[in-house]
Amino acid sequence: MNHLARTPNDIGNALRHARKQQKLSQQALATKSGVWQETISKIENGSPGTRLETLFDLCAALNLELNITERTVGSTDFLEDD
Amino acid sequence: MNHLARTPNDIGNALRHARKQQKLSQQALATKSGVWQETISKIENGSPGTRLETLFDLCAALNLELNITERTVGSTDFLEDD
DNA sequence: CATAACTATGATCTATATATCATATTTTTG
DNA sequence: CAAAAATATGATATATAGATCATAGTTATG
Repeated sequence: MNHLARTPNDIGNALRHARKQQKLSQQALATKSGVWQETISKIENGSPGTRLETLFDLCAALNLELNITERTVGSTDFLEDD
Repeated sequence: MNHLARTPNDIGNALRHARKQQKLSQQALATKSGVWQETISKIENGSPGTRLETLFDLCAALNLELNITERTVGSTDFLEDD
């Protein structure tokens, strides 16, 4: 699983995808992460002002991490380049 | 270049590293990205409240993107540099 | 080592994220 | 379909990010 993100919306999609894969409701994730369900809803819908701290709380609860790389060409899913 | 990030501090380090590699001053990056030099300073030093929007403005200016993946084991850097 | 370039700090102001509660809306499922 | 579960919305209050200006430290360099 690798989601490319260049916008808050991409982040929201990636988080929602991971959460569903782990069969957690927003409320269950809220409990795990300490972030409120209402806040998770907004973030999954692409809230641009989401704080890094909050994002990392969610990443930790979902066992995710970020990787910062040079931009690749192409689509939302991972693409290897030379 | 690939920086793993699990904390706002990791993000700050990755951004600073990329900026220096591109031989940009904070002021030059500020001009390119529309984010203020003072703000860039704070972010590079790990400001936890950094907004996603601001992060992505900087990523765009530095030609970076994020990849969201399952957590790996190991250290902050993997793969080569330069 | 002087000074120019760069980075950090600090203040004020406005905008907005998040906590929190309540509830509306949508989706799932028996 | 109806009930239940899940998600979204909306309000209020508090905290803080970022714009902005000024300047203090720090680092680089002729």
